[in-house]
Amino acid sequence: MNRTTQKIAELDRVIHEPGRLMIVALLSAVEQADFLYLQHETEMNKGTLSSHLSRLEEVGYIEVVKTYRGKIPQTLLSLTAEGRQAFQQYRRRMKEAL
Amino acid sequence: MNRTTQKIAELDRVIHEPGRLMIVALLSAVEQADFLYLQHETEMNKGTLSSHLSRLEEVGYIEVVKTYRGKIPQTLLSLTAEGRQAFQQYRRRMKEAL
DNA sequence: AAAACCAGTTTGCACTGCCAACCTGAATCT
DNA sequence: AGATTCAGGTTGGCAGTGCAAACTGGTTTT
Repeated sequence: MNRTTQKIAELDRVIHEPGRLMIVALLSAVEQADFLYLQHETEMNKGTLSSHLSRLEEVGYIEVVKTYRGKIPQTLLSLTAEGRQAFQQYRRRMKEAL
Repeated sequence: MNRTTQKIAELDRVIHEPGRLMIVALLSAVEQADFLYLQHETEMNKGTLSSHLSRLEEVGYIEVVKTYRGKIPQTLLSLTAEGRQAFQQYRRRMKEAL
């Protein structure tokens, strides 16, 4: 297994998935974002977005805070330190591979 | 949808799949390779490798030639012009996205 | 008060990927 | 001749993803 192949094999599959890669890339740039903003930016439907967010939370890459903007519910998402680190490692490996 | 997100959404899913990304990256560097070489380099099992190769052939990204090395069968794989172009586009987009 | 609305979640279904096991066709070993 | 080996393909079971539709809990509209 050569260097490139090795790097590809080591890519974090949770982040590699395009839907989640978009989410993580967006969150890496903004400190915090809400569900609707992510939905608008990624153009994913609610269901798909919701399940990707659950997965990212499950592995500890994002923090999910359910709150209210006035009286309507708002879900705030942010990368955890672990998520930020995982994304940076992903970027590094992918760049090295390509 | 911002630039990064847009680029990620446009990534070619056939190539994005890590197993196939390894195959395409390997083939992009060697003109031609055989099945066993790819299996050794990628550490995939025969079944998985075989099905990824079928998929790549199906979309026209690789050419598959079944021949013989002495008396034992040998399957030779090579990127088509289209496959090479698709890989370059994939690399470009991924680099721009990250 | 009933109907429509909004933010999200859950569910059901189709499709894809992964792995192990089995299958094929030809060669080699005993 | 029968059993083993080898290259590679096919199959079956299981997990992950995408989408649409139904659902939940609360709010606004009529």
